[in-house]
Amino acid sequence: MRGVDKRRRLTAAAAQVLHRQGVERTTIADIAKTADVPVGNVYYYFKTKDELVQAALSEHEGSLAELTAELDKLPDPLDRLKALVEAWVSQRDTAARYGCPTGTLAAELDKRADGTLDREVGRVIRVLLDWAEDQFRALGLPDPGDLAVTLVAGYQGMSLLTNALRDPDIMTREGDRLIRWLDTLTSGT
Amino acid sequence: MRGVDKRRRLTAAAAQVLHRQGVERTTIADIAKTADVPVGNVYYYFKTKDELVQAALSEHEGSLAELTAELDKLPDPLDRLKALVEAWVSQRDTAARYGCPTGTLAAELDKRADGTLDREVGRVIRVLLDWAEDQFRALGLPDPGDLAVTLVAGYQGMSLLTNALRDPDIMTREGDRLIRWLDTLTSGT
DNA sequence: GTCTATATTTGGATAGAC
DNA sequence: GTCTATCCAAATATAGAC
Repeated sequence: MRGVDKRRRLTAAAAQVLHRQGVERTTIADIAKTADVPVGNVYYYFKTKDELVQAALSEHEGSLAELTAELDKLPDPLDRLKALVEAWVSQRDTAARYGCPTGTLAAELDKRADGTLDREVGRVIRVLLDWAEDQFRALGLPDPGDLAVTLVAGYQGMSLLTNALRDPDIMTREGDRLIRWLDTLTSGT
Repeated sequence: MRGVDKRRRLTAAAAQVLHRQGVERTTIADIAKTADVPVGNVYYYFKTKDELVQAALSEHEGSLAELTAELDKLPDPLDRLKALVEAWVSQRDTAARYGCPTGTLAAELDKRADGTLDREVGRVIRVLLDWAEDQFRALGLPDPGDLAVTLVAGYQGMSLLTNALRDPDIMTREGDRLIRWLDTLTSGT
């Protein structure tokens, strides 16, 4: 089953290279080279470039599922949310260089006239929003959906500024602010 | 002076089309067509595509300068900041379709290995941050720089989610939240 | 399943007539 | 200053040998 192995390598390479270079500036050859697969052979596994983008998106969705599964082991929903923020902040150097993998992909795909892939990326973002909403609801807070949007928007905003200004410290400071915000929400005053 | 006119039309067209389609998916022909200028003639005014991107960026910077100049007419810095948020929210339909002009441009340009244009876009974002910082400082608040980052990150975050989910209502709700946040900052408790 | 060679298209950029 | 025709490079995708 060497084929399965190559498919996985191509998927992993696509996720990494597309994040770093963006969709439009990445060539099939770039991905093939990173995966150490000859260019022509790529088409045996993925018929078009868009299928590689789709595979990369699924890879990011998988990482997100892994992360939330890990967080779900924590008993307290508030701790889960705080740990999520900490996980984001721990990625600050990558964010400073390349931004949030899903966020930058969404921004790029949303520019397309063809609305197939950008509906997909919207769905992945919704998975994160839904998970966060569940935590806020478990805490008994009002408007858990709005709170989830505020949290994720906070993350996307700090990622973009961190990236645009190439300054990981923004991520640290804004992460601290989000943690404090989560505390005030639940301090019941 | 027909030349000046064409240059301006090309600049305006570049700003609009690059915002809608993104840099990489926009061809010189797209911009030329929108500006109603023959393709070959474009190169008389702009030697490369990157010069057109630079021109579009300057156009956005000009719009920002116009907006802040207008806001500066308001006597109270808090009113200025609130009016800024309201100006953002009023653009919610455009944001839902194409995102924030400067933010999406920054995300795209930051993917480049060549760091010329992405330093430029960072500078434009800094202009906005500096203006906001001035307002927070005028209000006598501590850490005005951090507050400016939080405000602009809030804008970029809500723009990205609004765009990715194609939902202008997110912009309305998050805008309201930013206004309430500005109020709590200054309510002096 | 793998890989090389190549067909095809697109788009940035230029030459040169007017 | 204006515009057409075209060059050329890059990149997606395919053909077909192994």
